[in-house]
Amino acid sequence: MGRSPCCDEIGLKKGPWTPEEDKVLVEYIQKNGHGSWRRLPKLAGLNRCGKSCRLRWTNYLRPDIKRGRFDDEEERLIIHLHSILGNKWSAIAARLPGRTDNEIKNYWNTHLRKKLMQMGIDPVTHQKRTDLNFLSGIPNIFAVSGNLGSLASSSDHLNALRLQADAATLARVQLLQSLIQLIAATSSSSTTPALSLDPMNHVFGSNDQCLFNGQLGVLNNQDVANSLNLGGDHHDQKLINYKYSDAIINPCSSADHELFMESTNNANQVINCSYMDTSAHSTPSLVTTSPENNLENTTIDPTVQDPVSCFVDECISSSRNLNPFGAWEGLDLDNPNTDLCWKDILERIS
DNA sequence: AAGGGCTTCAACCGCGGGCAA
DNA sequence: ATTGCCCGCGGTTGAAGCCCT
Repeated sequence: MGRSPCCDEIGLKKGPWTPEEDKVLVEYIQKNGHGSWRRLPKLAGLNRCGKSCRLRWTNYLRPDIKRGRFDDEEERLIIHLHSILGNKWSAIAARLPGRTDNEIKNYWNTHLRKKLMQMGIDPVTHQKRTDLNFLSGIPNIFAVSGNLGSLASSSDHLNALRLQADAATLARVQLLQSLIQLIAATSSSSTTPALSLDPMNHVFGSNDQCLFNGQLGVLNNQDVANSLNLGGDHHDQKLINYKYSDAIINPCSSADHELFMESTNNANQVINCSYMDTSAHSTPSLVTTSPENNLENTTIDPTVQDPVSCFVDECISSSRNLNPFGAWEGLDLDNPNTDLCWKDILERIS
């Protein structure tokens, strides 16, 4: 339906607020409350429209507003929430005490969006960028991770180190995901389910992975986190609750299906789920030694599983329980003398 | 020092939902 | 069912400050 703008009255002031105007507005609201915003300017003696007053109050003058730079935890929370809620700035702001939607929106557009893009993550989908330029961008990702420390002031040193570690981990996860996708594309049958390692959630929370490997019959919206045996700390639990509280989750009722939460549909606040028929895939795998699979176009020997393939297999099977990165444990990819190292993975990808 | 480009963020704009008459 | 008012939201703008050459 809409309506004509409230600010179309001739003579009303626009633009930046003066300290005097701020004082008048604050004193009036503290004394009387804001009541009807439309009537407030006249009652308070301000030559502004009600909308301008409301905006000034909610975004700047409100006493509970937390000013100053976003800390590391707030930053990660915003990214998490944005991955679920999309550009629902008010919903995101509701979960960050003292922060306004406007402030979060600005911070997203000026800082976080760029940061994610630098890390090779699409800020809209929160997925790894899937264009073919990704592989050529890997050196940049490592460069970003290496430069973060030098950008930080001494007081930010710990945060910088953490970010640096996060970025390095992200680069590794992305590298591995590329490998899995490559192998899946060349060796899997059309019925093989897709798998998302979701690098964002690996980076930004130690126990968040379980979100993407949800269990059967526990998808009761906000109770889902309590229903899963997460074993996470309070912070992670909180994030998980955030993650589900505004999402509509399609229930999965069949005991023969296992749920993989792959991504979010930000526009509709619906978490997209894919279901794998576990009754038909008791030991599902993207890489298989089964002779009927078409491996002709790959360099993989169909009769022997090399370390890379074994590792991918292990990743996939462990990703289906509550420790999706279990395959990483005990792995020393940086050591060229081990069965499997980064060199092997890079060679496979190239 | 100057000025052009870039970044930041407060403020504005217009739309749509909720609600009452 | 329709209309109009109010509010809140998300997208956009533009002034101010910063940075680089």
